[in-house]
Amino acid sequence: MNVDETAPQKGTVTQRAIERIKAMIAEGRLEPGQRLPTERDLATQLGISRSSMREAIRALTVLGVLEARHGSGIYVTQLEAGDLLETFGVVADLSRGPRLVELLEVRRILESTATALAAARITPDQLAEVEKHLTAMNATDDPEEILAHDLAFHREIAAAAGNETMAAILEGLSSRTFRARVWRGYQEEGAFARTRREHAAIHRALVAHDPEAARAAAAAHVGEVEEWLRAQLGG
Amino acid sequence: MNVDETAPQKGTVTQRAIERIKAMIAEGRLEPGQRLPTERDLATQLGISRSSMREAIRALTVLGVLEARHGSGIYVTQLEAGDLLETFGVVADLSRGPRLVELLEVRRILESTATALAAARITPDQLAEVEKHLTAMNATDDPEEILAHDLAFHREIAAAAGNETMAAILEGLSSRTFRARVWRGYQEEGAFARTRREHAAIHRALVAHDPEAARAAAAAHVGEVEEWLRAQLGG
DNA sequence: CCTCTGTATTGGTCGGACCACTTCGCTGGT
DNA sequence: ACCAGCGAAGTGGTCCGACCAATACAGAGG
Repeated sequence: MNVDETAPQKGTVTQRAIERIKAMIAEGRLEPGQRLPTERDLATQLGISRSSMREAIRALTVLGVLEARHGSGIYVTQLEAGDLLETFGVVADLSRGPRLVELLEVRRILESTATALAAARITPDQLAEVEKHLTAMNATDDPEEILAHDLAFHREIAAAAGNETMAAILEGLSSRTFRARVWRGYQEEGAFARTRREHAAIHRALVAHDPEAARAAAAAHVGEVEEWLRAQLGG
Repeated sequence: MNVDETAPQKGTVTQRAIERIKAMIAEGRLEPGQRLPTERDLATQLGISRSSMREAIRALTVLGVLEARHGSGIYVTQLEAGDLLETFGVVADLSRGPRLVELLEVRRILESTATALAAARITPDQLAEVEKHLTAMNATDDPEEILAHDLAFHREIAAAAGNETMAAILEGLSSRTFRARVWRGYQEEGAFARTRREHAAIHRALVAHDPEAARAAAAAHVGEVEEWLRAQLGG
């Protein structure tokens, strides 16, 4: 009748180990920043081999839950938004076709709201930082540099919105390779001027602390790219 | 001088293997659904041990990029929104305190937009499905069953919005354990009646195909929980 | 008290062995 | 000719043991 009490036997042992560790963290038995036992000890505790335990640790590492330091030990991350949402970039990097449009639609929704929130909450210091990237972006012709400042421009705004989780998601949706893939074609059509105009409009709304104007400007900004990409796929 | 041409030597070999495979997919050299070489062959090709290759594969498996079938082989997933965003549930499950409020804020933004889109696009069949879960939810007192139908209610609406990516994100933000943790306390205060009223309002807006009413109803619905949770943490 | 050093600890990598499951061709009967 | 059943080959899953590489820490030396 298999009254085996210690082995639920569902899935692979590695998968079970992953769940066990996740559960330990969820239940608070492992605090953020805390150090775990050694791989060898953990393997013994869960009754599995070190190889399997290593796979489980590696999995939780890429998910941003654990962090392995060579020679030191394994630690629980701070479990902050940035740690856990880093994997969001993978989604953006591996999505293609219609999925890209959907991602831009999500970004438009979140970015417009974040920009609206930023308009209401942004501090002079943060605003100065935004302006720094805005002027730097308009002062060069190097596409690489423009892209970098463009990213920073929106990142500062997202940070000013005061929701780290939203900022982390937007960061993932704007990951380097994702933007590079879409931006490349978009900017080749001489969209630089339009982009500058839209960025200026967003900036004006931030200065005026006008949330609705900021929301509209940000939505239009992302929407432009969205429509362009939609047309690319349609034709 | 280390003019080693074949070894960039950045990070662990496993991490490099992960990037290599991700790149192969991003470049289109590996199509969705396609089968990869065996673990042993892949390890040989990349010049690493099978152990390290297995860790890389395991990592990409938990990210929803690859799928390993015992005895058959390793395959690239369809790379659809659901596959890649499954890990989003982990974020919801491991977040606590202020992070939970932020997650609910993101959900409020996306859910309200998704509900508005659904109001404009929902088909009679989809509407019938939504109503099925609405009535079933009101016909029982079992918290578990209510939660299940509640989840399905919102899932159907998200699906009707026509953006799979958004639906997948919302699915993660409503993962079983996440809802269970928050709902438990919320419903204990006799919020059932209020929840039913809010669900009814959302349903009315869908029937009327009124996007703005739907947006408002959904935002209020999530906002109620959000405010309650905010108060819980504040006190 | 500080610095250097060597040793123990710990994660990273490797190779091989065996197990569990799937697949598919072969066998044998109908 | 067809098909059910069997068995070998292939493949992922698990385990073991060894060694490498980076870190941490205690003790020696200044």
